Amino acid sequence: MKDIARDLGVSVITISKVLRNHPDIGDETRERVLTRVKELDYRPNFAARSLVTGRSYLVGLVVPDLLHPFFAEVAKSLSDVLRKNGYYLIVSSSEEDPELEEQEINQLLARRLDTLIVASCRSTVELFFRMEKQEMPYVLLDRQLPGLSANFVGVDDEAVGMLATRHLIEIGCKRIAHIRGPEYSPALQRLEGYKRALTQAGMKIIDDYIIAEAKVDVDSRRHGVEAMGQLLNRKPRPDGVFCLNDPLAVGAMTRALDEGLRIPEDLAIIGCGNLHYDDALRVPLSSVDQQSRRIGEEAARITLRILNSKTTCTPEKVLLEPQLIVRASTQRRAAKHANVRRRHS
Amino acid sequence: MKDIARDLGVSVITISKVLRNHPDIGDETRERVLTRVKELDYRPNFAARSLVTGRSYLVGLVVPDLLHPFFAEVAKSLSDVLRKNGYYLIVSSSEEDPELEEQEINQLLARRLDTLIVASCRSTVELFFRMEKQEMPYVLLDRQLPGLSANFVGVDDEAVGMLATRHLIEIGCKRIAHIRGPEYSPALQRLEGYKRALTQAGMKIIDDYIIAEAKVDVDSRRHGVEAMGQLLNRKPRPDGVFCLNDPLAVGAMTRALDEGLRIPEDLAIIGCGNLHYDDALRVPLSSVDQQSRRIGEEAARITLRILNSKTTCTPEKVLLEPQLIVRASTQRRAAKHANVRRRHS
DNA sequence: CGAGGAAAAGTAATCGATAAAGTCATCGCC
DNA sequence: GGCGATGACTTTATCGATTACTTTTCCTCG
Repeated sequence: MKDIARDLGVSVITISKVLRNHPDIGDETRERVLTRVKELDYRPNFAARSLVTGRSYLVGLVVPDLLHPFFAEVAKSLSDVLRKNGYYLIVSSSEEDPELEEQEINQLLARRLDTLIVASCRSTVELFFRMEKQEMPYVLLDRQLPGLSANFVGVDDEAVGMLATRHLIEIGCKRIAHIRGPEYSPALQRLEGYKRALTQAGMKIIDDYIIAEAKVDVDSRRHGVEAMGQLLNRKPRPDGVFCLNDPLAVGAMTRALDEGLRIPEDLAIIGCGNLHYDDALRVPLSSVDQQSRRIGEEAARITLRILNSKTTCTPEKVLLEPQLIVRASTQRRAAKHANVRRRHS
Repeated sequence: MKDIARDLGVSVITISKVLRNHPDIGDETRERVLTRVKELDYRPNFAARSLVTGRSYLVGLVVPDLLHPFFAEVAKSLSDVLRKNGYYLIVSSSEEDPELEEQEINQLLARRLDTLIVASCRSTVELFFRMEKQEMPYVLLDRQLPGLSANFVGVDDEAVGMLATRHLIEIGCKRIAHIRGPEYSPALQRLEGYKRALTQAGMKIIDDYIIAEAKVDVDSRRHGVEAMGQLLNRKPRPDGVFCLNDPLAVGAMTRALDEGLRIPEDLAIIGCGNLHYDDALRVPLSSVDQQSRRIGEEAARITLRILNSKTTCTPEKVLLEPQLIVRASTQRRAAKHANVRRRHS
């Protein structure tokens, strides 16, 4: 920058202004500067700029597992939108381990990112209070935390549970099981939806039909296999299963098929996530779509809103509507529910 | 930092030294500093540090598509290793568009990343020459560029082609087709391997059986469907297909099944990538494993080597050995080839 | 007893930009 | 013709650390 200034006989600040499109500069000078910048293939130093402006143009993303298609999809749409606005994404996975998640967040905080976007697997809010004290803006993804009024983007999880369970009821399932996850909001609310749908239909909630898995985002297929193993021992055997997410459902399906059951005739299975390979599976998997892409886009929108407003804005909660996607794994007879759609992913 | 120094009656430089474990500082002072740092939950400003040291502790990753399980897996293992060494990953996807890729790389260059890791979809080397001129170290992933002696990590693609094609020959296929990709190294070399295997077995190479797809990493399933559509019109119809990658293979499989063909009886299909869902598909998919995780790990290793050595090091090329994974989509009779393994992903 | 040397802390300069305020023409307008 | 407004740049100070030297202290040893 100094060099350019010297070459052109102007001050560095002039260059700086040209590069930031500051109106102060005359057209002729501007041209000359830009030409020289091109010639030298010069780019301003972000670290220096960041030091003085206090902004890094970096957004952090912490998710349990980048390999999980749901998070990969969120990451992708998030990154697309942010990039168009000059922001980049730093990613980090917590492996669904609260300890590791805390470490990662601490590391990222040290880098003075402009915002942090987190799909947290923690159940305590202490960490987030600290972030608020530091005035580090953040957005929660997919999982809410009790007692925290923060920015949040996710799907209406109770509706997910209801949609899936009602669908199973409508196709004639009498003994509906649920493979649930740990103590975080999506798992709890989907469970709630499951129970509510059963109750509304006048069916009993049977604890034996609810299997809890501790980890559902890493190694999910294996957990699904395991959970289904337990369900198959129940007497009488369930004839429909709503799984917290699709990878679990895939595992469950594998196990059931291996045991010689027919899907959906003997056992209907539905998951959640509507992953891109759902329709290419051994039995194409019915699922509740949770709008992964929209989640990423909305999170990006909120992030940009925060970053563009000078003042701290009031937290925003975005709840997206889930959508039932029926495929072979629950196709016993025509489903009657209104909110149904077929889809090739 | 100033505050801490004032509070403790020492100079800022002392604090700085403590935080970097400089040996200059006495134990007692060190303790006092560390205590105060904990109390205030203080973290040094990366931008400032980066400005003076010239290092950002950031590594850039540019891939065609984060949603593609191969790249997601590479990104994950890469990020895991780097993170343990204090580096973070900035990700960006090029959508398999050379223009966009160039823009992205330019953006990332401006940020003075410590290294750039690129799975390039470009066919020209000009961009990389520029990077060399700027002394920006970089590592190529998966795709090599002609005339560029750069760091590279990938699988032996000719071996991939040979392995897959030989396998099809061994299970008795007589008319073996190939769905190939655009003009970049993995596609070309796999094609080469395919041809070589055919020739070695005394079989003719039939151009009609080679279908080229322009894009193979975004929207691959759709392209697979399309390509298989063309193959099914060939007379006589092929009885075995080697697809450049697994998503293409999934698309191809879908199309073939939709046309009422039996897999593998009427048509055997093999892909490449050994994606995590391969064994849960309508017909579990045979594939050539390209060691995604190892690719990420090796790339990370090279990156760290570059970053830890003061001098510029000589470029390193890592070629990993592919491995044949046989599943139902090619299971006509026992395969006889040595390098075979069954695997649950 | 004083030179020499290690240990512990401090000084000054610098990294590459930006923000805010200051300078100096030029110009229009009553 | 003088005054304020506007346009086009420049000056000065600062962001928060680090590096390369100094300085001070104190201890050892010939």
